Amino acid sequence: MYEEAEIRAELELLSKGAAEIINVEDLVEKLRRSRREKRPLRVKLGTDPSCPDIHLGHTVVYRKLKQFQDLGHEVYFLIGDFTGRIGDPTGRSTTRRPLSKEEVEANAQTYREQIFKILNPERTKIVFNSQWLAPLNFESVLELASHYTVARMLERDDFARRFAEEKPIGLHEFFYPLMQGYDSVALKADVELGGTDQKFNLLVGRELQREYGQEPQVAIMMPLLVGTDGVQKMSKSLGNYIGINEPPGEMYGKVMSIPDEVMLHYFELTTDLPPAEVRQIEEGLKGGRLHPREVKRRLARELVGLYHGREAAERAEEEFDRIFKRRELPEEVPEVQIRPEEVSQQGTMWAVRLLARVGLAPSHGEARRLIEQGGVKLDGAPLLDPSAEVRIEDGLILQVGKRRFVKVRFRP
RNA sequence: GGAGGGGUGCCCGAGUGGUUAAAGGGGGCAGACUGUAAAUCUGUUGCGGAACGCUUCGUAGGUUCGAAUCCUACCCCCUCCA
Repeated sequence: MYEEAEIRAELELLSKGAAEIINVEDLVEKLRRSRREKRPLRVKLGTDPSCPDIHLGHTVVYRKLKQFQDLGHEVYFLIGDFTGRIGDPTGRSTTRRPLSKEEVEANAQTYREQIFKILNPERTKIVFNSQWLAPLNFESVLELASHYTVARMLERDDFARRFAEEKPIGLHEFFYPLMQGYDSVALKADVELGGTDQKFNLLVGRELQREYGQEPQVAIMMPLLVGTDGVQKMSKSLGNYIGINEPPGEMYGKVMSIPDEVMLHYFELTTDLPPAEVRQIEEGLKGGRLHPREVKRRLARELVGLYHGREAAERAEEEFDRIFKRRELPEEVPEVQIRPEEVSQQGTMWAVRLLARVGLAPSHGEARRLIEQGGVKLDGAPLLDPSAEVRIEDGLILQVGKRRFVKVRFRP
């Protein structure tokens, strides 16, 4: 009975934040058995080998993996090098250039460096699916394909839609779910994690394991995190992501830029805050007891703290306040050296050229525009005349917008 | 194998001989306001020291006073029938 209570607690932890678990009874059974036989569960997560920049969206699933590890289970972090070698399943993303062995290895290294900010290295095995997919011969492939039907493939949402719209579906695309499912067979996975968009693929894994005489894995789907735009899912290609390797200040600022409405999702999916506390914040916001800005500051602090440490988080906050609340200079301003021969005999430089020269504008046209729109300040004073000649002095501060600064270095 | 549709600025997308550096939207940037790099509103968004000029509408030629728009060839993408 005591054991059952513990399992209940484990289940509660593992279900936290999950969008769906298929199915809960299987998970309970596996947890129970793992305990009795003192055998850790094999928890699988598959990932794309081409884009190793980890952002907060990825961490939603990684944090869940970490919870499994904390309960003593083993994580199989699968890098889909074989899948990636062939191409992209759902992609308009044009034909992808196959990655070389070296590139895959380099990306894997990058993954290692990043995921171990979250995962426990001792309970993580990094595996590559080319290991078992590459040696399959045509016969085995046909065998694999025979375990699934076209009708069932067409159940997949995007296949169904494309079929209905008479959009092309490459035959090989049918193999992606099969390959991913076969990964589960090869790994004898007990549990597979993924975003809600992975539901179909995770279920194919269950099916194939059954066909190959294994106990089907439990599929745990985590919600997709929306990006900083507050609308679309976080992804690198949409440019709405917050990378976990980004400098503290950048990370803090990006978090502050998410729309207020999605703050709670971030708390729930990307931090360690217990659900009760998240609820408390939610009610505080509703009742007007908590100011949205303060809540978001806390979120930014939490996240920067998670990846850079408490101290860095506090510094990032101070810096943010300095620049955006008090409109002061940042602690460190990038410096650009100007050579004496670049200035006129009067020791001046055309403002437009100066901006382009120090990298605050990509072209003279852009520089001119920024000045005309009142976006440029020299030592804190607005510069409105695009034809102005600026006296170049060592230590001169140029500012564009609220957050871009350059200090001029000049020794005549 | 046959028939047809299409390639336009960062992205989507309108434009079928001149007032088109190219509508509209998205995104980006800047300003105002503020409660934050939220929200909202406004402006701006090829390059050049710039009331002028240059480059851009898949590529290369051609017609024309004038081409994103017409012609020729080529490249690429897509759909349907088989």
